[in-house]
Amino acid sequence: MKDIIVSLLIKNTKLQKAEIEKIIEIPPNYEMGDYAFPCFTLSKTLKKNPVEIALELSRVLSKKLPKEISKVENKGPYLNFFIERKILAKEIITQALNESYGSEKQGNKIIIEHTSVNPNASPHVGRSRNSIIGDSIVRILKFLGNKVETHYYVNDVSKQIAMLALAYKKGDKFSDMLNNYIKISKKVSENSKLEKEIFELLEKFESKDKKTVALFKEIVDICVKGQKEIFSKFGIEFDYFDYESEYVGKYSEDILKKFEKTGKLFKDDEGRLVLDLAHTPITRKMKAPVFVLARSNGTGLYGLRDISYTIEKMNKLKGTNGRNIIILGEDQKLYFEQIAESLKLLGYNSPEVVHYSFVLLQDSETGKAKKMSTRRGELVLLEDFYNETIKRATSEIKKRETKGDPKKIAVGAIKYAMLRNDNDKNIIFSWEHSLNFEGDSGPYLQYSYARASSILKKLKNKRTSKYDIPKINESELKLVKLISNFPETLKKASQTLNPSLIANYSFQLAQSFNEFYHSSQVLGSEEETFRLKLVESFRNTLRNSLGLMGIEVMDEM
RNA sequence: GCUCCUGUAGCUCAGCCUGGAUAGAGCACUAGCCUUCUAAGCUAGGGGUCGCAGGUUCAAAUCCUGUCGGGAGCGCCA
Repeated sequence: MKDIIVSLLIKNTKLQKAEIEKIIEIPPNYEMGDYAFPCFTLSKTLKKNPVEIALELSRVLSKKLPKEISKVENKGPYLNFFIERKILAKEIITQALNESYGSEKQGNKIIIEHTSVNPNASPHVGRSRNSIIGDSIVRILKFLGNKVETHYYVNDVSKQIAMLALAYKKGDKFSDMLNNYIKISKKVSENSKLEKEIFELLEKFESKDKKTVALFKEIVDICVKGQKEIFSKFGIEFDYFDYESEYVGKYSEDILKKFEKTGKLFKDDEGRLVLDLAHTPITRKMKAPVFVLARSNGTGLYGLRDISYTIEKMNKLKGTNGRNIIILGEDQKLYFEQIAESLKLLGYNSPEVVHYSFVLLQDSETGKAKKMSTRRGELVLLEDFYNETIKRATSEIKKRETKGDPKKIAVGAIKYAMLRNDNDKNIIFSWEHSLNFEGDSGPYLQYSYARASSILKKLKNKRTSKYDIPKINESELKLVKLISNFPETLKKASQTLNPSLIANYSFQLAQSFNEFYHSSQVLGSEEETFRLKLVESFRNTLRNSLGLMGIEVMDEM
C-alpha cells in the first residue's frame, strides 16, 4: 500500500524513492488519513511555502488517483492519503488467514548461546531474563525458517563449584545448593584460609585429580539437572550442553602460540600471561587495558577457555551466512569486548551479542532498587515466582468459574513481564505488579485469544470460505492495519534481536481486538462473514506472535 | 577517576535508531457499561517543566555538548 503512494509521489515530485520512503509517516489519528507526506523537504528545494506545495500537490494528485487510494487531502503543510479500506482489508485478510502468517523460509544456520548460569543453584528471576530473552530469539529465528542450535555453556570449572564442593554433603539435593552456597560464601568471607583451600581444590580439578573431578561432576550434574527441569517448565530447551571443563587445555596451547605471533602476549610483573589491548577502544575503558589469559601458576583462566569455545562455535558456521548469537548480562559488556578484541587479533569475528540489564529488587525499607544477589541470598527464585504465579492463576480461574491452564497462564505472565521491557533497561521486580493479570500483561493477551476462539467455536458448522467486504468501520480498520504490521515487526525484531518489539506489538494487537470486540458484534450481524474472517486473521496473528515469546494460547480461560 | 546503559503522568513502561501535526499505553484514582459473541474486558475523565542547562534546526522527548540522579563495569571470579 505504501509503495503505491511512493510511486505516485515519484511521478509528481523530483524526489528519489528512498527519500520519499523516509519522509512518509503515519498521521497521529485516523481522521487525518492512513499515510501522510510532510512537504517541508520539498519546501526547501522548491523555495516555496510548504502549505502551498501541499495544496498544489493535492489538486494535481486528486485528478488521477489509483483505485487503492480513495482520497488525498492537504492539511497545512501535510499531504494526507486515505487508502481504499476494502482493498486493504481483503489483501491483509488473505495473507493472515494462512496459519503460518508471518513465517519465512530463510534457511540459515544459527548458533545461539543463552542462559549459561553458574551451575551453583536454582536460577533467580534476574538470571532468568537471559533464558527468556534467548529462548524468544530462538523462536523468532526458527519461525523465520532458520536452523537454530541452542547451546548452554556450563561453567563447571569455577570457584563457585569448588565452594559448593566444600559445603557438599553426600545426598544433598538441588534444593540444598542455594543454602550451601550462601553458607560457604559467608564462611569464606570471614576466613581467608578457606579461600586458599578452594583454590587448591580448583587446581586439583584442573589437573584432573580423579576424586575431585568425580566430586565436581556429581555436584554439577545435580545442578544442571535441576536447572533443566525448571527451564523445561517454561518450555525452554537446549540442544547442547557444552562443558567448560572440556576446554581446559583444549587448543589452549595453540591459541597461546597464535597470540604470541601477534606480539601482544606477554608475562606481566607477577607472572600472569596477559594480552595487550592498548591498541583497541578498551584502552579507554580499563585502568590497564589488558586481558589476563593465565594465572601466575600457569593455569588457564576462563577467558582463554571462552576464546577456544567461541572459535569452535565460529568455525561451525564457516562458509555459511549463518549467525552466531550470545545472550549476556550487562555486567559482561567489557568482558565480551575483551573476547571480541582478542578474537580480532587472531582474525576471527565474534558473535552478535545481546546484553540485558538486571532485574532489580525493591528494598522494602529504603525503597531503593537493588541487584539480586545469590551470594547474599537476596533474590527471588524463578521457581518460587512460578509457583506463586500459578497459585494466583488458580484462584483467578476459580473466582471467575472459567477454564484455563494455570501453568500456561503463569508462564505467560512471567515471560511477558520479562520481555516487555527494552533489553537495556532494568526491570524493577515487584510482586504486586507481577501478579496483576489485568491490562498490559500476559494473561490479557491470552484472554483476548480465548475471546476470539469463543466466537469461532460457536460457528463450527456454518463456516464458509466466502466473505463479503462491507463498509469498514474504525475499529475494523485499526485491527486490519495492526495485523498487517506483523511481518514488519517480526523482521525488525529478528534483525535487532529484540523480542520486546514482539511483546509491545502483541499488546497493541490484543488491545485493538478488544476494542473491535466491544464495538462490533460478530455473530448474527450483517457483516458476519467478513468479521469472522477478521477474527480468524487476528487469532492466527496473535497466536503466532505469542508463540515467538513462548507464550501458549488457550481456547478458553 | 574513567567507560557503557538509563532518566517520559503518583507507579510500571512505549515513542528516541530514521527530528515534524494536540507526547501514547497499562496500573492506581473518578464516573459509566454484563436480558448481544467470556467484565482477565470496554467507554469517558483527571493527571506531563519528556531529569536539568545550553546548542543545532523552519521544527527537538527524538540529534550534539555539558551537568545531576539510578544501574553495570574497570588484572589472576565466571
